[in-house]
Amino acid sequence: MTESLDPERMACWRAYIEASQRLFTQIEEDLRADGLSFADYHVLVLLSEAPRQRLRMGELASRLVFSPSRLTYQISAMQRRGLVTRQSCPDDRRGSEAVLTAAGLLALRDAAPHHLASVRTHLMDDLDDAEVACLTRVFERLGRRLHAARDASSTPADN
Amino acid sequence: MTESLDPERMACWRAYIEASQRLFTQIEEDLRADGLSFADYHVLVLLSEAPRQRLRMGELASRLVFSPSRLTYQISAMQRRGLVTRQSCPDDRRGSEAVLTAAGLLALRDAAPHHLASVRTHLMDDLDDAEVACLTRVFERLGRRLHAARDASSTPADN
DNA sequence: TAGCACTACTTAAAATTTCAAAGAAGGACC
DNA sequence: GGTCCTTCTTTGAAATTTTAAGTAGTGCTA
Repeated sequence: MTESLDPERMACWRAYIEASQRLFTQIEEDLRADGLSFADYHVLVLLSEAPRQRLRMGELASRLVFSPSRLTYQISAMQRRGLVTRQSCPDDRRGSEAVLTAAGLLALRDAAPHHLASVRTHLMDDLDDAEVACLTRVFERLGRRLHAARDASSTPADN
Repeated sequence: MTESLDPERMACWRAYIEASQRLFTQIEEDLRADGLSFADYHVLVLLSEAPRQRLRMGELASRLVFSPSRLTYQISAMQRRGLVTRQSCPDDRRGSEAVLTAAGLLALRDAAPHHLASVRTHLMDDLDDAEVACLTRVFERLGRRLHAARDASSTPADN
């Protein structure tokens, strides 16, 4: 396999993939104790922070990095459990918005301390400030770039 | 939401989650051009590096961070496509091993350059050496710790 | 060497995710 | 106002993943 990645970067990539996989698995498992998946939790957080505690489906999908149909399913499931409600959008009748319910907010408030503790113990407590700064810089830059690239590719052409 | 995570670490966590999600999505999408999922590719890599190009199901599952039944499905699917073969283990008849086929090796050789280029362009080309070193250190440590924690929790008790 | 607890893996059914079409509005143009 | 193209979201079927049992085989203990 001709190495198109130098050994340092290859090791970096592998460590990142494996550790991230383990971390996500662990965080999900901890969250399950509060009856939520990570996706559930993430939806609740985003809605709780949004003005009027509601977001358009498209906006939510984009922030969660979910496909539209995955989000439809996700929100339907949360709706069945009473965590969110769906309302059709007043100004654009094609659209609909997910709205946080009181029960949803409650569920978030219940789970948040455990979840944040889980993030601390599994990841953050082991990082010093310099490492936190490095990760933040790297991943914010990466996220911005990938987000921009996706927008560009959905736009007609750049010839 | 009482912040059990200071703002810097919260921002770090969010950036990490979102960028990682976008990155995995992108890498998967690129790999699909060669007819492989990331899981397929990862299996092929691990088998190609193993002695006699074969690994026990359990070992493979542990390295991929897959549940046993997910791996059973994954290997069955790859077997249907001729990328791997399954052989029952000579020394422990409960076990079976996944074995790389010639076609599997070919598929890996075909896909590898594209995949590695994809990792470079989406991630590595944007990182300087210090950042690579930092990520490697952080994620190797994290991976080791989470792996050890999992082993410990599957072991009876520690009283 | 029978009994029992445990390990490795598979299977079956349910839940989730993807993929490929829808449907239902908006908006531009004539 | 009637086409045509695009966007926002949902649907339905297929593929994948999880969850809960099941099947064998191992190996300790008595």
